[in-house]
Amino acid sequence: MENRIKIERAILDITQEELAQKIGVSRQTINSIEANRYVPSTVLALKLSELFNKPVNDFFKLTEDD
Amino acid sequence: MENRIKIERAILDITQEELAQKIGVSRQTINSIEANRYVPSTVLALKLSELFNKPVNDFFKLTEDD
DNA sequence: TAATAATGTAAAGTATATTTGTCATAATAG
DNA sequence: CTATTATGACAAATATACTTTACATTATTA
Repeated sequence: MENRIKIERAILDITQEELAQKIGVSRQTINSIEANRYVPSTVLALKLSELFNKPVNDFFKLTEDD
Repeated sequence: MENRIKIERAILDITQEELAQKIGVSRQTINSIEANRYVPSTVLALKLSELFNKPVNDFFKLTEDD
């Protein structure tokens, strides 16, 4: 799975730390997701959706290996 | 988080077992998600999105407790 | 340049998703 | 009614998300 969180975060112009606080996770969680080290839960995806004001499918996409 | 998987599955007219096979998880996983026993991963949500031909936000919604 | 903020990452621990196996019950078909 | 299929649910084992702590590196700013 690939994601555009880094880009969406740049649009909001906030740090990983700030994004983490807004959705209630640790900074490392955001960092790890941006680095594709693991796949987030759907609750986390929906919270990002609210914050970014965009549907989940806009910033999370399946890849070959999924 | 609440979901409408049972309804989407009814629209496709397939069993939990069939849905599970189509997206590559066990039947118990589908059953547990429909029963809100746990929250699926975003990869699973995206696979359902493909199958249902609808955005994730259409069948997964945040609730108070999220 | 020096100080500070932001990011990348790793390890250890906890929480939770998912699998496999199993059983009970409800619904459906013969 | 009987056999079969579909669903609900639980327990144990495994995989993985997420937290906390910690440290190194890369910007950024004074």
